[in-house]
Amino acid sequence: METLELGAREAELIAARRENLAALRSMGADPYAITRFNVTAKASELQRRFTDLPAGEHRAEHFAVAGRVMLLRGQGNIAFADLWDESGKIQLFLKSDVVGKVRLKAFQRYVDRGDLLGVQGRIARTKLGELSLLVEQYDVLGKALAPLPDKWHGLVDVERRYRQRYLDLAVNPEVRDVFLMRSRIIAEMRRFLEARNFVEVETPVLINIAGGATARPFQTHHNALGLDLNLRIATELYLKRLVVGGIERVYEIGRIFRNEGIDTKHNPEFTMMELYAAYWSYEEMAQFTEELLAHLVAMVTDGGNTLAYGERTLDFRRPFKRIKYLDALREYGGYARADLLDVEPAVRIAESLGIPKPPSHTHALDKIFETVVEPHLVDPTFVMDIPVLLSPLAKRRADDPQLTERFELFIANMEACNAFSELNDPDDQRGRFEEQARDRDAGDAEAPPPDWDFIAALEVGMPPTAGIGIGIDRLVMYLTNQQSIRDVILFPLQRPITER
RNA sequence: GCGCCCUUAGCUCAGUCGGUAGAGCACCGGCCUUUUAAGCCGUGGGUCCUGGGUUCGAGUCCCAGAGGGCGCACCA
Repeated sequence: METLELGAREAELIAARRENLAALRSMGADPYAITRFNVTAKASELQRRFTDLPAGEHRAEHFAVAGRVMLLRGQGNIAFADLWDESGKIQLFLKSDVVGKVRLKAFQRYVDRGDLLGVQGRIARTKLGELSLLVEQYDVLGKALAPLPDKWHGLVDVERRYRQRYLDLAVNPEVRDVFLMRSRIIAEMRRFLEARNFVEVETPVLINIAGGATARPFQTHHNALGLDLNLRIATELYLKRLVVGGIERVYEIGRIFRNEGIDTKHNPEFTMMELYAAYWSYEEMAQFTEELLAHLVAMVTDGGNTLAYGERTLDFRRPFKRIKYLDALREYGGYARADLLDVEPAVRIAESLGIPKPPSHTHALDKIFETVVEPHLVDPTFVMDIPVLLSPLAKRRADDPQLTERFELFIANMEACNAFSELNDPDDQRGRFEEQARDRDAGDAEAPPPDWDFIAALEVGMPPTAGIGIGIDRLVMYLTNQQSIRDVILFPLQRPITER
């Protein structure tokens, strides 16, 4: 990208900081020459450890803390600064009789807001009660040449927050907290699965046939092989191949890509956890899902079982609510089974709901459900026994072959999980692939082409298996109370800035 | 892809009916020995997103474009 031209004011702000950098260098304190700093304490650790230190007193112990200078004040013969590290904030207290007159002056003249600082000193509490590091020695460990956003408002401009996430993270601690929590959630999920003997694997991202879901793939090309490839839209078909191979409990937390629109609930690349357990049915999977989610809710709420999400409170007490797919449509829409499972009446209902000419029975039924039922599903709710025509990879119910052993878990009107007893009958699977191939030929760009090798795998024999997909980004949205998926993805897709 | 809204100083934002571009913070200079966004005084700082148009005159009105937000469509 071309360097954007700077306004006169901005150039002046940067020049002032460059002068301070030059001054530090001439003092033999080149910030960029330093390669290490021995940190002995984190800010929050000190805050915790010295809660009882009375105002006006100090302790003999020395600590070394490093972080970014976020506020500077009291520019007399005394100086205060707020130093933020990853854990939190500690005030720096510089007095000329402790740090030295020359060093204090240099601090006041050459240290700018935003600089990275390593400090050493004793711990003290000021007269006004603020825990502080009484600085004896400081080093500028990295110079901030660019001026930081407003100290009070922080960085507000949404576009810049996403494009320059480093700034967002540096000045908005609550944003950093969300992403640190995202990391903890995923780590905890891995521990939870590890404890239950699940094996984590990685399957291909670049694939020939993008199956396992209905979505448009991103297309790419391998030069050496002269091969057109797609980015995966799901991990499902590869993970089930592994179950065939004898990995009985397997999962992948991976990025998947769907070439669709962008809004507060969708990003073109997102993270999905898909998991398969041999010898489980969707019943065991539903129970497992409750345990996992309740566990994560307890983690983020210190043992609680509800989540504040926007204006609402979500109840994660087990067992979660359950409703059968067809019962939900009858309850909320008054529709009978035959109205939904036959094409013509389903299309008529869809049209009566204002859905513009549904291209297929599948689409019509999906839209009816979305319009009629989804708005009611606030607390975590399992929607059970979804029709086979919406479920090309799920096993039919033995007592009702038009339905499958499949559930979707809805939370706050969003689909959070999709799970089923996996279809392991190769002949039935072949038939459904052929059905999708007909849809594809009829112009449905989202219907995947058949993956014949997957059929070959099923012919080797797959045990009865249950699988689930959980959208990690949405899960993190609930657990961190974020209303936009972009606020749980570090670098959400943005258009590039063209030359101005 | 469609509709509505937004884009003004480094940051956060005002800008009336079309009449010479504003504030707070930051920066810079000076003074100050306990600050918490936050002592006091002073100086400087603008591609009003871009390009056209209307007008004696456009930040303001019109057209086109760029980027963003929200909603719809698609999807999870």
